[in-house]
Amino acid sequence: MSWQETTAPVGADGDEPASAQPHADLIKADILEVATAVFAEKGLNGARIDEIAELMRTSKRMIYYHFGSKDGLYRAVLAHCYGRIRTIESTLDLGARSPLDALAHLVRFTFDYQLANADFIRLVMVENIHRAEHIAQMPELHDLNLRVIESLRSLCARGAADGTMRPDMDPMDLHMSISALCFFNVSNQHTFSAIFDLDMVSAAATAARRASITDLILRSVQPR
Amino acid sequence: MSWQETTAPVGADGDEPASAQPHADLIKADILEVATAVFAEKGLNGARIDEIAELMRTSKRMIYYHFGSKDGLYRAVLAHCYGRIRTIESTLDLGARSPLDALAHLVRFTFDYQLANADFIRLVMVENIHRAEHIAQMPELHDLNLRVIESLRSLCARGAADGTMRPDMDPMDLHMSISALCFFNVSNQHTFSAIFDLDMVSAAATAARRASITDLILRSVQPR
Amino acid sequence: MSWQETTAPVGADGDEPASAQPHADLIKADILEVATAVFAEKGLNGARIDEIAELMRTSKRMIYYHFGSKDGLYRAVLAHCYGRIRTIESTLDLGARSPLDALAHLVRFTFDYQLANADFIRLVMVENIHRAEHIAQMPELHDLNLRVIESLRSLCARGAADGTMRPDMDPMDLHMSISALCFFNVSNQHTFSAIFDLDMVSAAATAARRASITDLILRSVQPR
Amino acid sequence: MSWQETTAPVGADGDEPASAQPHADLIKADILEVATAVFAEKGLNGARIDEIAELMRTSKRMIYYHFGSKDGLYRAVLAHCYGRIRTIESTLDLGARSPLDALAHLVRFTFDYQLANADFIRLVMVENIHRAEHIAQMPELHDLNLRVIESLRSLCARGAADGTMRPDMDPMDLHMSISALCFFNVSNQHTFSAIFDLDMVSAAATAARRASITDLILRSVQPR
DNA sequence: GATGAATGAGCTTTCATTCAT
DNA sequence: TATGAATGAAAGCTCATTCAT
Repeated sequence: MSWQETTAPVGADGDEPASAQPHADLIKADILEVATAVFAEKGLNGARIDEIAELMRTSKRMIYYHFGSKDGLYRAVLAHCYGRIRTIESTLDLGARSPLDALAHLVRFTFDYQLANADFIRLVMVENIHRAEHIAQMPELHDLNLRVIESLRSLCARGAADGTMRPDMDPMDLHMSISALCFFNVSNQHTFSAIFDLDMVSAAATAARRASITDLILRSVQPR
Repeated sequence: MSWQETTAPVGADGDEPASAQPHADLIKADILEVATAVFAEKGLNGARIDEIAELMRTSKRMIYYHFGSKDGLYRAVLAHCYGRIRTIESTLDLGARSPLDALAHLVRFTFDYQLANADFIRLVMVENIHRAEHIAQMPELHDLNLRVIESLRSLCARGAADGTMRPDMDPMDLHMSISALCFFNVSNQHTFSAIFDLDMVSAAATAARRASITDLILRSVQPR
Repeated sequence: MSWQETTAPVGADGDEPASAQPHADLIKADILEVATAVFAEKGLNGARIDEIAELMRTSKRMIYYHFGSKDGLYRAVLAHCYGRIRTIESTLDLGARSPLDALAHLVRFTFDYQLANADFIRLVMVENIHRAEHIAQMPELHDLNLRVIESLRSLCARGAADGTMRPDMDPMDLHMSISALCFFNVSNQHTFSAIFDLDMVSAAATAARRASITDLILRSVQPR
Repeated sequence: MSWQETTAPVGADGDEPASAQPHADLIKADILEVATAVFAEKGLNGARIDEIAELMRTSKRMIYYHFGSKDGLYRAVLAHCYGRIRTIESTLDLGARSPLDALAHLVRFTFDYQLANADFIRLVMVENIHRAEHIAQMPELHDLNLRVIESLRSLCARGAADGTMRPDMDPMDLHMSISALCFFNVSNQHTFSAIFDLDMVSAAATAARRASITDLILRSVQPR
């Protein structure tokens, strides 16, 4: 934990002010990209620092110079991925649509984003296998994810106000349902496909499931 | 794959006829129990053969004698866990209840079972990280899981017939929704708890989520 | 500190009952012997596990199997060396001689033993550079070294009683003086030789110094 | 030995004429001060160039610029420390006192100086672990330390002449005894304290030991 | 002079697996 | 059957040193 006895920077844990060394930042970004793929593919234990280094121009030593340890690199990868989804999520302008429309939009966006970013999904799975012990030490992620809850809260309020939604919706519960349905579609596709001899990733299957989930969520929020 | 250079049994891939050595079977069962816990706790790469051996009276040599390799042991663990859920699931007598009642019963059972068997959930996560490459080589699991689909199909048919359910339900899609909602509750509890500073395992939270999921599913199958 | 997650024995920290595996004990003894020489020669940081392994038939891996870590091996070496001097020291029968005679005998023995066991002296130097942090965790050494103090105490009492020694001698202080004079002769021979262009290890120089130290100590305990 | 591939000074091996760059000298002095502490604390192998650089404003590059290598820095540290004790020792005006008084004064000074300069003592220990191979290559230290022998020789001569000291004293032998007793008090305090559960550095213990050593030496030089 | 980035060689340690008894 | 001992390959990590600016 206290390996910071070297001269090295080993930052990248939080948001640093725009660094003065653009080259180093590029290399760090490259390492992060490759590491994301490898950690997502093999997990934390299965990933090899050697493999990550071999996949780029940088030597293994540089990974330790910039990230301090395998765990440090893994944490940086987590922070980067969580940060990216936040940035993108904030571009959704849910307030501009009617409550039900906005909700459908959010569900479809979540579905599409998670399907397109299987690496992120897999990293979250890996982190759950490790009982979230790394994320628990990254407090910068806390408020980051409260934003979506706030969005849902105001959405529910608007829906309750105009009568298009039930008045007793719990935004966190709703978020959980959306997340569960979209997440599972990616996270468990391999065992599902293997056991049911099914193709969950075909365009047709994907479109059908997307519609089904959207319908499921919309039904759940509407008054009877 | 051709590690069978020992003189020993190394079966356990399928269902052998009741072994003539009850002692050996007990040992295998013990190993399996411990290995399940360790693989679920640490994943395939994180699990250590040494640790598994240490947690029992049996030596490491016995693991190799009975299961051939770490992967062989892991496959046996998977087979054992999937087999157990099949056995239990078949005790549900869904046909004795009205369609909606049966469905609610199935959802609650699934929720409770997965919550109570986090080890199994974690193993499925681990297997998905490994892209289900081990399960894909275990054909005995194929038909095993088709049973629940058949149950759902007849349940949907009964519901459609008596008008309590929409006539266009896809049993596989329904199964996916139920699984997703119940699975996620266990699989992602650590990241969710860490990020939202939330207690997902308290009795209150669990009961609420259980009711919410049941309601969600029931609404989704009923005609408007 | 808690690396004991392997199957391995990793004992040798204390006095185990005579082990049932004579072969393994022989190998451990061999490792200990080689490691003693290397740690004494290069210090804890300068010693290389690779070098120790190469100096014998055993592989590097076996060192970890038997001793757990580099530090564990180092501690075992310390315990072994301290244990050996105890065993030998206890063979001195100081009670059978007159006080002054016994004291001279003890001084000459200490001088000879330390000169003949430069490895031990160097290990003590190494341990002092490390501020005795390893020895501090080896409580079994405590009472072990109190024996020589007890010997000196009774010797001083006898000498005070028969008038051959001053009545105000402090055994611990006396032990310190003897140790200092004998230890320094080995510990600092290299810098002394280099700076004064002197040969401290020739038979003549050694004999003279031995006599000088003995005289110094005897003078210090006698009444004026 | 032939690392002088830089374009830089890399002197510091001897006494250079007063440098024209006072700033550079200050930096060198700073480096030396920090390096002394680190080498004394961790030994040659345990010391890290990174750590030394971190403890100052100066970067690692400066260490190599001024001292060429880790070994070069270590040699400079040794030279600096030995040089300092020479300077101070020469301020003792032993000739102004009676022989026994002067000797007592020298003993007490040596005891106090070594106690107050544990860093120096530790460096000498480190150098002895390395068999004085670095000091052996620093000829400037040779005559430096002959001075104290000369002082002792004339002191002994004076004592022999006025009958207060034995006529057969060997100054080198006497120096060795004084050094041994004072050095050991610092060098072995950690193992001694650990093994005998003793506090060797308390003011009381220190004062007692100081008196005891002085008495020991004075007794040894006086005629019976 | 001064600094951050880079590096290669080598270090300690780990782990699935097999052997001897 | 059962166990302690053994192993090779490879993993994570470190460190003195140098380069580019």
